[in-house]
Amino acid sequence: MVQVISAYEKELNNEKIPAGKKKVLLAALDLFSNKGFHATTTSKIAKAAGVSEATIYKYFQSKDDLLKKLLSPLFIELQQDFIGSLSQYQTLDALVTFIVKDRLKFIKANFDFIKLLLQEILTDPKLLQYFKDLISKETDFINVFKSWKQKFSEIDPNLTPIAIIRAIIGPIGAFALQTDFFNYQGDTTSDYSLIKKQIIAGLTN
Amino acid sequence: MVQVISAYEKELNNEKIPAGKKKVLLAALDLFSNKGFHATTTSKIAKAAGVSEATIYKYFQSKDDLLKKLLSPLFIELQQDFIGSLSQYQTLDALVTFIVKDRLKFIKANFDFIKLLLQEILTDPKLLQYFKDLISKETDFINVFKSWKQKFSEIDPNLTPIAIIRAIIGPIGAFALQTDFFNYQGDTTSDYSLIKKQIIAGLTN
DNA sequence: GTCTATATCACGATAGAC
DNA sequence: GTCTATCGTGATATAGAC
Repeated sequence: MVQVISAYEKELNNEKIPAGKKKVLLAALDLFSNKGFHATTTSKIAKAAGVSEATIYKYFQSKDDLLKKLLSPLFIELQQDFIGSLSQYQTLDALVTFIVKDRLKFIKANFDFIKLLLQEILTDPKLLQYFKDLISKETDFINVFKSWKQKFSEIDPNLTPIAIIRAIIGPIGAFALQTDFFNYQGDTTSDYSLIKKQIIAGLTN
Repeated sequence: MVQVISAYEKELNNEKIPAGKKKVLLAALDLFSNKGFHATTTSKIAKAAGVSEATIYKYFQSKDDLLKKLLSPLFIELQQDFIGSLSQYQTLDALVTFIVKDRLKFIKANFDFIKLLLQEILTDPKLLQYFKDLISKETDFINVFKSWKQKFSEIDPNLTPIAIIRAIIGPIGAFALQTDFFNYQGDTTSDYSLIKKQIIAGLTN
């Protein structure tokens, strides 16, 4: 089954878009993310979607265009909600608890998108650059980190934004890899507290 | 430039293998890892290697065979040396210091191979299974972790092998991603001590 | 809004000369 | 040990009917 919990809900629930277009988007996401973009032929997409190849080209200018249209909602999703919701937490422990839970949920919900994005970013310099800009030019991040340092005295004031991002992404990413990709089923409670502990160790002095 | 520091030294320095075969292996590694396996045509490999397509098929049964022959040394390399060398460290700090330095060096030296492996593992269930077996059935790991728990009283005896691997891979992987993929140039000394601190926090009670 | 039928071309792979 | 020349297939993409 394809995961489309967050990044496509609105578009796919919009009744105005044709049934064929929806089916193509879902089939393409499944095949691109699990078999790879270049390994997936338009013929396979058509079969999986139960439509003809002509239908694909009715709604998408090319196979590349279909890929772009699939990825764009994820980029929007990556920025939204998350950063804004960080300001409400008054202790470092509560903040980290939220981040771990929220980002693991996000990764699980969008796992097919993330696999696809990962594959493409590894081989497409343009997409890599776009992604870099999204992270580094995003002054929101810098400001959020500054506010953290003021709010939570435990945080090492010498940490760079890069180091902060790394301290958070490392433990979360490794756990997500084990659970979502290698199908590891662990004891959520103790695993989460280990992840939290590791993140806080990377942030504090 | 292609990275071939460890995983291919012996084979490529062997003077008995034909010049054309060497050139094909190097060109294929570069193109497969940076453009993707399916996006790379045999024609492009031939051009990059400065040989004809027939030369490729003289030495490799198929394009898939070429990929397999490229990846196999990495699997051997992944197992060798590393585990055995872990027993000589008498403090947890010294052990973790070695692991961080050694694995980051390994990743940097084999980065093209790792990018290629990553792409293929994301889309090839057989390769994923092979990789899983390499890790889980590898009883060496379990034994090494057991010996750690006996040797270093700081280590949480309740940690599962999965949690131990995660505690180590997370911080190292995130740093490797930032440096080798996003070209981040940091202060090695303070970065390394942060990584170490985070790993030890994930291992100790 | 979706289909059948088809154009075009590049891909992986091979035969056989040198 | 390497090349030129070529084959068959299946890929993306389109025209036009319903």
